[in-house]
Amino acid sequence: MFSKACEYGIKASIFIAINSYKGKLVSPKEIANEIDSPQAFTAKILQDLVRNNIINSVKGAHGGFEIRKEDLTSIKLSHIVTAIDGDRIYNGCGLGLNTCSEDHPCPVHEKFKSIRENLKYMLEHTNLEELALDIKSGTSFLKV
Amino acid sequence: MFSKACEYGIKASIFIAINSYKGKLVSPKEIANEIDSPQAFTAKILQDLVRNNIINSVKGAHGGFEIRKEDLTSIKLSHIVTAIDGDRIYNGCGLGLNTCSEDHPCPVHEKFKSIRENLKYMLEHTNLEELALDIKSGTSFLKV
DNA sequence: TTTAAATAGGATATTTTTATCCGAAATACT
DNA sequence: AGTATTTCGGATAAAAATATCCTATTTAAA
Repeated sequence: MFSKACEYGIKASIFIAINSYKGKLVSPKEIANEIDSPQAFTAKILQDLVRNNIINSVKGAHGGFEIRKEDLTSIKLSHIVTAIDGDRIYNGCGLGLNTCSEDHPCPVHEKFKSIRENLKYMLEHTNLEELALDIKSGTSFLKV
Repeated sequence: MFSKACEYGIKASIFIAINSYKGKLVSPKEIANEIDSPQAFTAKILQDLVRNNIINSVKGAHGGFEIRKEDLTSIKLSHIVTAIDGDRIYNGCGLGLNTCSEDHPCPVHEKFKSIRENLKYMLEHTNLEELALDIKSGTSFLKV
């Protein structure tokens, strides 16, 4: 569904979100530890998220990553996914046709329609805050 | 969503299905041509499908691939997908956790639940015959 | 029985994705 | 100013997925 990079990006964002509540900056090392991902690779993905204005980086000593508190509810999963994986999850054809549309559908185009719409709706309506709260309350988990 | 191999497998199966109506065997070459895929790679995938008893191969001169007519409605997309991609689409965690379940869910486990169920239902209830008929009638397309 | 045509399958190559490494730039603190 | 710490970013490596190549085996037909 998502690339590894995207999975790491989502989990990292959630962990950063949790810490940003407390105004705490976190490092790639802490993040990788907490989400069980390769550190250097995770750092690359964080840079992507910074470039896409999803997370904020503070450079230099005592620096780290954070998310502005006021952004926690406006950042949706869809932002993270499109930042890292592009729009293939929305616009990519289920069978890999370059041209797949209502006019020229692949064999599963109609079958996938509602599934894709549900997925899209979910990604566009799930925000970082709710995901972070579930982790904080122990309702869901970032690793193991 | 699916691997390239799986996409080719699905499209190949549909093309074979169409020809099996007429009792015609088809070669990897014809298939690759019709579904716009690399021939040798497609041949490998056909072997996979044969080993999984989804399609039938006739070896030797004048051989080729076919699907038993009586199987056309009982072969579901899910059979092809699990034969090639395994069960990751069903059981794989959306965020790549090794252990992701009701008891120990990843942050998006609940969010994905209905989507995954819809996908599963669709894959298990879509048969080769209906997909083949749509191609025959020009309702859907295997390439371009 | 030989030949041609076709699938089977191992070995190898290429491409993409994932992951690592290292030096440069930025910044707080002494 | 100097130093330690941290993100940034380019280069490289490793692994996985995709793709190709070549030979063996099978089989229908001459």
